Amino acid sequence: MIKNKPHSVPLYRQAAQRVLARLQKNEWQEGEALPNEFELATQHQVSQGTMRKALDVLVEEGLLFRRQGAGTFVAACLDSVGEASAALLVDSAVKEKIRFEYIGLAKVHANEQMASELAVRRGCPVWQITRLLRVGGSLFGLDQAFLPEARFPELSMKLLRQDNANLTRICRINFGLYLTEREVRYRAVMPGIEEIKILQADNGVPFLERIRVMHDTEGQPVLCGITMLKTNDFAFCPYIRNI
Amino acid sequence: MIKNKPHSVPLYRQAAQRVLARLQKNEWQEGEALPNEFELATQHQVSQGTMRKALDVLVEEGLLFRRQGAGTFVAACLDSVGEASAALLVDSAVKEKIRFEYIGLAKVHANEQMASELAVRRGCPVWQITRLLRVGGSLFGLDQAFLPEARFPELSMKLLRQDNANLTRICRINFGLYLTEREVRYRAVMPGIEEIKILQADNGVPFLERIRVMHDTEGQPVLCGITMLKTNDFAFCPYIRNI
DNA sequence: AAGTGGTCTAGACCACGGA
DNA sequence: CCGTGGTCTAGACCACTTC
Repeated sequence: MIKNKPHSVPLYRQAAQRVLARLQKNEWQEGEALPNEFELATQHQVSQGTMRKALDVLVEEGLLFRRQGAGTFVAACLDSVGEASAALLVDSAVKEKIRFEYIGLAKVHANEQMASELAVRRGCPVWQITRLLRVGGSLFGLDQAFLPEARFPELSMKLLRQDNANLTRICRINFGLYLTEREVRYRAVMPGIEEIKILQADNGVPFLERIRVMHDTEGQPVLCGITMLKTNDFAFCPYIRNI
Repeated sequence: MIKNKPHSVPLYRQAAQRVLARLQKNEWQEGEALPNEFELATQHQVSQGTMRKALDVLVEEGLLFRRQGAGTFVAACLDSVGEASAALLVDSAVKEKIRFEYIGLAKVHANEQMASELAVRRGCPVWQITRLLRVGGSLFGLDQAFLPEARFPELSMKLLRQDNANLTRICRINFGLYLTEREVRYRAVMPGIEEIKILQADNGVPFLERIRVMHDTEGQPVLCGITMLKTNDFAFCPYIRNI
């Protein structure tokens, strides 16, 4: 492409933005292949190398994945809770995926903390989505996600029940939002009476609290999740880095 | 470079390996600039683009950093504990770096867990390095790192006292080892009597336990750290992703 | 065999940092 | 101003997947 504008934003980032825009319009479904690199390059008037670098950005962000010789595909949406795994403590080698189960939706008012996390005013309406976490067959924790109601006016129990409230997918498919994790915080806390009851915990057993904040591609906070985990039998493994 | 070998390993990875070898020989000091990309490319008989990709790998691993217009530099060694920050709970925006203070070295025998984490036999001699963690002025936690004695025969209190036991730096400078974090696990636990005493904790207050395993560039486990954190006033933030 | 991602080159130009 | 990293191109070839 012949340059005709000041390169304040590199071409490959502009190209990445344009491909992202097409993704947000659901031009391709989950798992579907994009046009090949040369085709995309031609469509967006850049060289293959530049388009490749643009796709690198989207692959890095987890939106796309590649298979050599086969193509570039739209990645499946993993719910941020579901990406992690749990390790049985008796033998650290045994890892299991964490699964979740949608159990409730409520409209509440933002308390001080949520107002600060989500950059809204205190008292603003926010959705509160409650899910149970399981590992193997046993109850592992409780996750509560908060989203500003203003950005998700059409959220409903029906929408959440489809796909078992995979929030990442719902944000992508229904609202054109691609979420990335910006910050995580961990604490050890003693559970409240409510949590003890829901999670069938013994008295005096501490819980792992995990707070995560997710942003959209513009850097605006969109989701804040508070997860309470019963780490008697399993530890929480946010990632395992392969060699 | 004219190709003359089967490309089982891409050229840019070969180049990265060779630059890594030079780093391991301490050819350049921490903070020092490497030769520029063209110079390095010439030295290793590849094009600038390929050398750039090789350096990308090392930058990605945190071994090097770049400053546009200035050069490519050897990164400072951050101890894996020190990389994280802590957030004051009253206002999640306030972040502070965690600092550590070396307090002890002992030679112990690997228990079942350490044997499994470090891939050594049970009872093998391992170093146990103890450090206190502080945030602001207050005591925040206790870190115990375990390393197989066989790989670090010359470890000594004197060595650890220099540089306040920055294990990443010691491994790099004194043993030519570049460590990367492979796995992390979190749990909430009640502290033992020892830990309560050392960390001046109140009774009945839970602790955040963080276990990390570090590998060398060959993928062998080298270090296992167990960190106990008092998360009454501060939460533990492993990272904050910038936009 | 055809089509895809993955690597590599040589050469060009841009944007930033420091003297 | 020069030297550095950062971007971009056009064209080539390799390695893998799919048919």
